[in-house]
Amino acid sequence: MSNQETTEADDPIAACCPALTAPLSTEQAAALAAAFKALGDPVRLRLLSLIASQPGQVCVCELTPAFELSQPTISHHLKLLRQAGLVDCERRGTWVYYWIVPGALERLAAVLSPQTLATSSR
Amino acid sequence: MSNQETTEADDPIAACCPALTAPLSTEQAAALAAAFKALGDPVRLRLLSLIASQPGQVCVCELTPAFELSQPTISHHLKLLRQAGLVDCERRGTWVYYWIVPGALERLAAVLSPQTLATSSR
DNA sequence: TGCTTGATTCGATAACCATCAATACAGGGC
DNA sequence: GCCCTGTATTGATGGTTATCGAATCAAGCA
Repeated sequence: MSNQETTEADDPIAACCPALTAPLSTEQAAALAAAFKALGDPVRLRLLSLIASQPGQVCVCELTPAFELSQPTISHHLKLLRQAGLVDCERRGTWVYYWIVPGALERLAAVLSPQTLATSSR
Repeated sequence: MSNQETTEADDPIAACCPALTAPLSTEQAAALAAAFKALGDPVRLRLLSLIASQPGQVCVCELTPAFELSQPTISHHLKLLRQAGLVDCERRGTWVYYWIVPGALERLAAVLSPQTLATSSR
């Protein structure tokens, strides 16, 4: 659980960045589906939103009280977001800080709407 | 099952288009999560990809043979994509044609990466 | 009207998953 | 070393979902 632990081999998105307008292979579809599935839960979306709306990093101790769920549940959801390559975290003493993996959301967005990304890169 | 049946009241995305960088309400998160959950299955992603990669509309009879799944399973997945507001369909005689709902994927992409959309609109 | 083809829906089933309490792990202070 | 706080993991549980075969619906044709 450090900055080095999320490598491209672990990031299911960075390994491939196809567009939906090109036919997906079974492997590409599985990798992308895993990322979207991570977003397919309201709690995880709200966690992601809370993390994304703060500049820099957010401590778990700030995230957990925002939900009427148990601490293990929040931890479990954060783990799924990590495994999906959308967030990363670092422990500093007792506290654990989370942040959005740079470019992860943009890459997913580009899959859904490749023309939009192509336009912005000009 | 016609062009008129997918209205904004039925489309879970069009009703709201927040950005992840703004804190999501419980309702917004539920609506968005439903759309992402529809994408969170490899079969549905590949179906969406096949539909998106064809200009115009695609007949179910072309989609089903591309998978090693039963026809009811493909039909079930297409229904989930319809309910998520990502595709729509129309029956013409025996055949049923599907297409991507215009703007649906772009709106989802904008949730993930609002700066990208803002740039392309300039 | 009866039969055929294509597509959707239904119901059962096994696999998957969100949630919790309990437990384990990580770190800090005395 | 002991105790405390914070966080992650474990295992059980009830709810959800992908898949299939059967049934139903929709349309076309003789």
